[in-house]
Amino acid sequence: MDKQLIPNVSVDSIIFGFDSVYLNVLLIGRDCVYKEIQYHDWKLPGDLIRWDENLDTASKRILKDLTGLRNIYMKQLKTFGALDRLTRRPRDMSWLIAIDHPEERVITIPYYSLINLSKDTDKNLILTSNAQWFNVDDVYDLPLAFDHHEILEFALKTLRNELRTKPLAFELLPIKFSLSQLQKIYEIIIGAPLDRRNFRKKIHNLSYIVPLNEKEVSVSHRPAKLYMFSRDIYQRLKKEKFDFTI
Amino acid sequence: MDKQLIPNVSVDSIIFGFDSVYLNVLLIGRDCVYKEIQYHDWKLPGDLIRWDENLDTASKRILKDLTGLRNIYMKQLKTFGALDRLTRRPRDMSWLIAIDHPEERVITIPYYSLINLSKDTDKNLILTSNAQWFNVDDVYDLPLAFDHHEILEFALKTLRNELRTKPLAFELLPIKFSLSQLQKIYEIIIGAPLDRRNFRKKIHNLSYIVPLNEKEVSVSHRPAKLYMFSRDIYQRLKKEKFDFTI
DNA sequence: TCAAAAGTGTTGGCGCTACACCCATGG
DNA sequence: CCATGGGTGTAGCGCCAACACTTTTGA
Repeated sequence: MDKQLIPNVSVDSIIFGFDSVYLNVLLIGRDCVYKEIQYHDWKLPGDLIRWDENLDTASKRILKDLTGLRNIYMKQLKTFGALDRLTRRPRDMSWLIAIDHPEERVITIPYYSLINLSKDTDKNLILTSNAQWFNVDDVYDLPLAFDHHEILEFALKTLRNELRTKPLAFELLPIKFSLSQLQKIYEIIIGAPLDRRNFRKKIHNLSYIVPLNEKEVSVSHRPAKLYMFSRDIYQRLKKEKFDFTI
Repeated sequence: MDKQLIPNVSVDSIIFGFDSVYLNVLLIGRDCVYKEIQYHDWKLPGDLIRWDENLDTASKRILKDLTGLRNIYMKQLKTFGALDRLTRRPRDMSWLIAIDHPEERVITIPYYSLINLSKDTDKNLILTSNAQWFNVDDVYDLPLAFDHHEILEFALKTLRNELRTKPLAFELLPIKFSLSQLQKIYEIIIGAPLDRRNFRKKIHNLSYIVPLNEKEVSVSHRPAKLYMFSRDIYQRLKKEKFDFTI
């Protein structure tokens, strides 16, 4: 095993990708053999961390190695360290031996990140050959390694929660966007339809979503007005609220 | 160093104690010497975890060793693993050497817990000699080891947040309590006064805070009606809401 | 009878929900 | 001129904040 790695601490990445229609998650295909039977299953991308890197640096490294992306929103989740998390399933254990992973206990710190699969800037997204996107609703039926179902479920719950309370949606939008695009993100991630008029009313009351003097072009219907998210205004407002609220 | 401990993973405990007037936190006194100067400072209680214990088991072990208490509300916070968290301050480093701690990198998983210092059942609380309670507002002025100020601040923020959204307050109350007692907890932890009439109205609308046919006795003012928290009703309601809300 | 805390209702504003029709554009 | 999505307003309800006086007890 690589001596530069801390043998007991890993980072796992839950990389959510939004493709304008579905919410997806990136998984790594894995072949393993146990008692002479061959299995194919999936795991979250992850790695042991190095002695000389921070936790979030490790998480960014994994994301970059896997997708070529940098500067992506990323958030630490709770740490998973159950005693038997690597050994519950015998084939996981034999896989670890096969890849020369130390057979010691490993606790893992998951991070989730959020990327837009249809943004122009992400068209040059490069995936390693064994990586694949899955609609999050389909993952329940897949065999996943270790406690990765549990981790993924926690990540999804957290993502849905944070979407309601933090300006996460804008991570998934181009700089200029229409209110319909914004609404669609909320509907897909939360998983429920929203009333258009009420949604727009609410948005219009938010000073940090600023209307532009621009419209969509060459769409075969009435072109939508474009908006942008002002992180400055948002931060200022948040600070004021935080200071003045009980 | 004890071979039963994982050298790179520790648990720290933020133990909040409520004494009916203040919110306090338990810290451990520490003597260290650096360049022949002697320092006294404070740290959060914590320890490396053992190979054969879960993270939350470790956290419970620390709490029990320190206070004799079990079955206390406890919640995992985010993991702190900055590269230089042990070495920022030279005297921390020399202290580690002095206590024969491995000088390797350690990431720590903090847990906070919440106990009531005036409950009868906790009167037999036993503290180790170097442990001491501090009003949380006073800790800013204390010298703390490592990144413990940062961890404590994060814990406090989380506690205040969770108090608003989870039935945490009841961890601090006897089974039967008055609405004034309940209100006081909110006021002290959140750190702001609340309107009595509005507070009571809100509580009366919560079906899981059930009025009893009992009053306070031998108080030299009008005795208050007593209430209890029904965790059953709360859980049922929470499940329904979660299922039915968008 | 006093001190100390318990207990109690109303009003105005604000935000949420539900709901249906016209508008601008490209093909 | 048609198909497609963009854009708009109102009414009812519930929640929240602000606010002051009476009641019950022990000393």
